[in-house]
Amino acid sequence: MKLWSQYFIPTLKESPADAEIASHKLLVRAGLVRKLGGGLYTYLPFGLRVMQKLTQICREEMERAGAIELWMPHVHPVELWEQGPRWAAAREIMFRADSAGDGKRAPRDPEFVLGPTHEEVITPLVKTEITSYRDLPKNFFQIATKFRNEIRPRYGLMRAREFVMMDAYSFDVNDDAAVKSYFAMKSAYEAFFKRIGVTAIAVEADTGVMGGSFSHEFMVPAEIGDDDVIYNEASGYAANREKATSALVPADLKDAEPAGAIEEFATPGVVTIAALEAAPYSVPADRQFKTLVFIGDGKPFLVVLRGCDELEEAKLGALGFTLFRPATAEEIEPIMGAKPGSLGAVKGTIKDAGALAGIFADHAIRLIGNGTTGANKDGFHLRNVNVARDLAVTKFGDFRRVRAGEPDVKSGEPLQLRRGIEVGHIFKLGTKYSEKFGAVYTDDQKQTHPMVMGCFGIGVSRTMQAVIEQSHDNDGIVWPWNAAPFHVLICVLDPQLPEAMELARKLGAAAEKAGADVLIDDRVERPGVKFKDADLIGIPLRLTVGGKGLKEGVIELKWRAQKDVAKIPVAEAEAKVAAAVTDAAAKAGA
RNA sequence: CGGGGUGUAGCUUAGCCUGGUAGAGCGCCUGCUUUGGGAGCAGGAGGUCGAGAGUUCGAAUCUCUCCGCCCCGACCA
Repeated sequence: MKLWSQYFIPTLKESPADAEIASHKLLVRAGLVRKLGGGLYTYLPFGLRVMQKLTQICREEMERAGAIELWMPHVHPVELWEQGPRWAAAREIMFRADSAGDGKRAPRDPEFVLGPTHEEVITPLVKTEITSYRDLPKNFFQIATKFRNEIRPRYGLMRAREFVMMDAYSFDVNDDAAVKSYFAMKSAYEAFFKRIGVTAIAVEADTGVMGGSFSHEFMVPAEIGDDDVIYNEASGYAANREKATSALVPADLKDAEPAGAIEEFATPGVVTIAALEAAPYSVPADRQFKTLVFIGDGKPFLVVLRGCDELEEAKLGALGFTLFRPATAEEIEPIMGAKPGSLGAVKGTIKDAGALAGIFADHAIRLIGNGTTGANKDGFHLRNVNVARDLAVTKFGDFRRVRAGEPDVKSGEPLQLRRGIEVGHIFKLGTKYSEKFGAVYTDDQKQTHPMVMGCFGIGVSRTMQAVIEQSHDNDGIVWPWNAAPFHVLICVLDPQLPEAMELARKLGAAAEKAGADVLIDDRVERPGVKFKDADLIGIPLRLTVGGKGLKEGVIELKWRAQKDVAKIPVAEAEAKVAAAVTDAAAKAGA
C-alpha cells in the first residue's frame, strides 16, 4: 500500500511540446517517464512499476516455455563483433564504449561496444559450456537494456536509443528440434501479450540483418505504427509489408510472344516513369520496365521492375549480399552507358555487362510481356521489348512491394493493409552464428554438428507504450489489470478526517489481501484535482472515500474503463472491494 | 545523412516580421476565503531569452557559426 503524498507521481496538466502521439504525451503527463535526451528516458517510479509488472509476466511465460534466465554484459569486446557475421552491417547503429581517457591524447580505436543484442555473447558462451547432445536443447534469456544508436529516435519509448528488451536464444540439435523451440516461444509470446492485455498479431516477417530462415513479428495494430502489415482476415494470412507477397502473378502465366522487332525511339529529356506516361509517348507505367542499379558487396547488379511497382528493398536481402546500396549516378554511367532515366536491361545494350553481378527481375514484369524500357543511351527508349526474348535476366524473384487490394496467395481474396507497432520478433536463425563461433556438439554417433539456433526478442519498454497507445481515452490511460502500476486507487477526498483515512487503509488492506496493489491518494488537494489525476494515471479500480459519503454511510466504486459509479454501504465495502479485485484478476488471467 | 520546423521561468507559451533591455497562464511560496470533476482574491520568488561571434549608441528581435529538440524522407532513375 502506497500513499501518494509519500510517493512520486509528477502529473502534468499540459502535454509536453515535444510529444506528438497520444501514448508519448500520456507517458510524460501521467508521470511515467522523463526525457534525458533524444531517445533516452528516465523511468520514474510509476513507470518503473509498469516495467516491473511487464518483465515479471514476461519472465514467467519464458520460464513456462522452458527458457532459463541469465544476465550478460552490456559492454562487449569489439573483437567478438568483428568475429561475428554481421559487424559490417550492424556497426552503424552501435555505440562504441572506449575509455574517455585523460582528455590529452587522441582516442584509440574502439575496444568495446555496447550491445544491441547478444548473439555474439551467448554463442561463444554456449560453445565453451555445451558440447554434447545430452545437454541440448537449451534456451537462455535475459531481460536487460539494449543500446542502439538509432538514426532517428521517435515517439518517446517507441524507438529509443536505450531500451529494455527480453532476448532469448535457443540451441538445438537439428532443424526439427529448432522448429519446435521456435513454436514453443511463439506460444509463450502469445501468452505474454494476452496476459498483459495487449492485442498483438503474429505476422510473417523479413529476417533483416539478423539473418536466418524464417521469422514472425508481433504487431500491435496502431495508426502510429512504424510498419505496414498486409493481411487477409478470412485466410489468416498476415505479413510485414517488407515480406508480403500476393497472387498478382498467376502461377500458370504463360510468357507473351514477341510483338515485333525492338524499335528505338527518341525521348529527349524524359528521365522518369511519369514523363514517359505523358503525351506524346503515352506509355502506361504498367507497360514500362524500370531498371535500378545497386552495388552489392562492391559489385553492381540490376533490378528490373514494372514501372508502376515499387521496389521492396528488404526483399533484395534474398540475393545474399552482406551489404548493398543504390548506385550513384557517377557509378551508373560507366557501367550502363547512360544516365539514370534511360536505363534498361535489354541484351547487348549494357555498356559493361561483364561488370554486373547479376540482373534480377521481379516476376511481375512477365505481366508486361512486351513493353518499353531505356536504351542505355541518353534520350532514347526501346519499345517492343519482350521479356523472354530480350531481357538478360539472371534470375526472377519477388522484389516488388505488395499493395492493398492485390489477391491473397491463400484465398485469392483482396489483401488489406494496416499499420502496426512491432513489439516482438522471433527468428529461426539456423547455424549462421553457431558455425561462425564454432558452437558445435557431439551426437550419439560421435559426430559433431553445429547447433541450430533461434533468437527471440520482446521490446518491453516499447510494449509499455504500445499498451498505452492501445488503451487510453481523452482523459488518460486505461491500464489493463496486469499491466497496471497499481490495481486499486483509493481517492480520499478529505484526508484530514481521521475516519476517512482509517477507512481507506482498511479498504486498502482488504484489496491487498485479495491480491491487489493499492495506492491511496491522501494528498491535500481539491476533489477535482484528484479525479482528473485518477483518470490520467488510469488505475483500473477507483474507490472514493469522502466526508460526504461517510455521512451517508457509503463509499464509491468506479472502474476506469466504465462510466457508472456504484455506491456501496461502508459495512459491505471491504467484502465488495475484495470480491471486485478477485473477479478482475480472474478475468485478466492473473 | 538530406529537407523542414523549433529553442524565451519547472511546464505551456506571447513578444521576433518593423531593434529601445521580457509578459501571461499553469506550477511553486505566504496569507485569507473555498471544498465532490484541474477554485477565488491579495502578495511573492523564479529568466546569462540554447551557445558563441558579428552589425548597432542599443539585440530575445537583424547576420553568421555551432549545439539541442521535433517532424518528414531515407536513395525508386
